[in-house]
Amino acid sequence: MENQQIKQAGLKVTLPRVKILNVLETSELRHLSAEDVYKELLAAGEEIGLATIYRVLTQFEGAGLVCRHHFEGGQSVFELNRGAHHDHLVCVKCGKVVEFVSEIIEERQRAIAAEHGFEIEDHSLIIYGVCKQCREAT
Amino acid sequence: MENQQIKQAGLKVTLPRVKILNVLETSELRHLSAEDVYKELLAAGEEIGLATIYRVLTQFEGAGLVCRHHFEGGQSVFELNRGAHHDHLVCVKCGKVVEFVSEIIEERQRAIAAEHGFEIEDHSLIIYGVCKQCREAT
DNA sequence: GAGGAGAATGACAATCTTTCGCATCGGGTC
DNA sequence: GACCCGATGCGAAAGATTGTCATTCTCCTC
Repeated sequence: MENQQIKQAGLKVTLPRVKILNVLETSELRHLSAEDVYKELLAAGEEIGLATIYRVLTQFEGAGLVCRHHFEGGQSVFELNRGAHHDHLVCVKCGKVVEFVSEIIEERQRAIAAEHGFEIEDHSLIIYGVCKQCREAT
Repeated sequence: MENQQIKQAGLKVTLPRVKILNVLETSELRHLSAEDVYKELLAAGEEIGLATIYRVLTQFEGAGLVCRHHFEGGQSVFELNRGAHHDHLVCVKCGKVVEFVSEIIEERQRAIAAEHGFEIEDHSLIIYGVCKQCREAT
């Protein structure tokens, strides 16, 4: 139930928050921009303001419910935080996103940060390329 | 000489292009936003339009003279392409940027892309953290 | 279950970054 | 030195995001 997650995150349970979390949980796309969430809700006949989406997503991010990524293209995209950190492969033709994890890379990152005296807060690894389908479609 | 580089990149040698390239080469910061370049030129008493900076930087990027990065904070930053690819460590407190290269990570990325059928076009690895000075300043 | 304090929302305006349109200007060529 | 076409500068425009503020909703209290 969405209500529990929102409450546990220390946020008041309100209708917009529940709706937004619901979209994130049920949408086919795992990576949605604020605009995407807005459109899905409008399409579902819900009344909501775009500003609210931005505010709620930012709160969700602060509460650790979602992760924000800066893919190319100017918009931020949000994804439900399912616990497991991962990085992204993005197809520059069709926008498809593939998630992956590499413990080797994670480990090297920690070592590099340590070498330079940094305490890691976060990191972002995005590989841009062309997926198989798009290459074959040429 | 800047003129040579611009010419070799297949671009007409114009005053604004030379000035912008000069800023990129001589600024203490290696990573500048369009706005940063604009301010440096204004401070130097040069007349230039912000739109031109954006246009020229985009052309430079296309010509391979500069690289564009999307650090957090909404703005793109540009850096002179000195030939060697590298990734970035960014301090979230003071904005300091450290460059690094890890052949192990590069190799893993290629392997991961191949596993998923992607042909890499580009990639972006940014580690956000707090640098030593900022931690000690607390 | 009703009432009330304070936070959350929605509509709209404002901001910020980046791009566009168009008249003018400049660079390279003859 | 004149000419052509691309390059520039300006202001306006676009797109994403945030701020303002009156109204509405949640949750707590009784």
